Amino acid sequence: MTQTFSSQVLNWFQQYGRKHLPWQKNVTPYRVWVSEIMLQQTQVTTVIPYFERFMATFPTIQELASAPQDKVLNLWTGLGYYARARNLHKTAKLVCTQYNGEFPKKVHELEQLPGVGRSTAGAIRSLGHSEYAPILDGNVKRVLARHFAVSGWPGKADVLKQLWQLSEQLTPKQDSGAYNQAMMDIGAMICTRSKPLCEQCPVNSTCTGRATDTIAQYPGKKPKKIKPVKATHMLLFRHNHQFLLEKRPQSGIWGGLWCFPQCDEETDIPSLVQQYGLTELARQQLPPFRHTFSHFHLDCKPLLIDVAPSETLLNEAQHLWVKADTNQDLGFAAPTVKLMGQLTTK
DNA sequence: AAATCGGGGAA
DNA sequence: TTCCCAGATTT
Repeated sequence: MTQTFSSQVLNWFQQYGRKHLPWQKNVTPYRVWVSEIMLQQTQVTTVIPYFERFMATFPTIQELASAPQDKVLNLWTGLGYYARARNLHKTAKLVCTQYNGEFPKKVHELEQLPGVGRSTAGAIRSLGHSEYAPILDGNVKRVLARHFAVSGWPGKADVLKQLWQLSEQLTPKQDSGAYNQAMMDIGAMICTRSKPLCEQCPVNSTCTGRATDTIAQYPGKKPKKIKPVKATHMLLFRHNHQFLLEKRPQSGIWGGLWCFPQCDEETDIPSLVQQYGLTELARQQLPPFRHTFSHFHLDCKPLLIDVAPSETLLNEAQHLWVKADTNQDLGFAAPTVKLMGQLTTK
């Protein structure tokens, strides 16, 4: 008699699954939630040090909720997708004020929290509360699409619906947390994007993709489009070994992070210098580089400009003079960190 | 150079 | 409902 899909998966997990990840110790909905948000965008090995630092700084959701946003973004620096850090902070405050610091158990309530969709809600419920809930993260999507030969890109509503349906019907009512963890492990360790290790897969005997040798077709790929190229000048205003940073607006690229002032055209610089109440003394070009986002390339041309500041100061809430090796509780984008690194070694 | 990841928000 | 947006890493 052959076993069910879920029992094969659960048996495999007992032997081979990952059980010692940092968020699998002292399991709480709070720790599961933070790890899930980080794991939405980044692989396990990268997340681990970020998670450890985050938990050391904010052991409880109350401490996260009462922290300044700059400090939260600082701990997120380098992870990318900073809207997730901002949503994380919002949700922490909301859970403290609306739910007395305890995550709700119902999926539909969890889904109302900023940054929490159906899959993350399912993960918090099943892993954090040990209650039944299916999930559908990128790993589970890949395993299911291959196993059941679900064609089409999962970004399409109908494809996503089929995958959710499969996840719902396969997830066992008992031990759904262990099952979900196992499916993510299988996706990450065996049913990998390229070169999957099918011989080691606990459900290889029923896998349609494998039987028809079509695994590479699943899941369907996102239709690709050409990325436009944008250009910007990054202005590194220097005075007394300090540099001028400004805080970006909350929405859009690098929202809430501290960056060097930017402008499109080099000819814009004199008026900017004036706006900031500065006097330009000398100018030097630094090596240009390309930073790529999901939907465009940004060609960055850094200029190191020595200046003398005047008495009239800038908007204090949005501007700051810092040393390049500053370690304040502020969030920076990757190119800012990169440039500041160059400045300290000069 | 290309693929990737879950969710928010605009269209 | 359907697109478009957001970043850094891995392949």
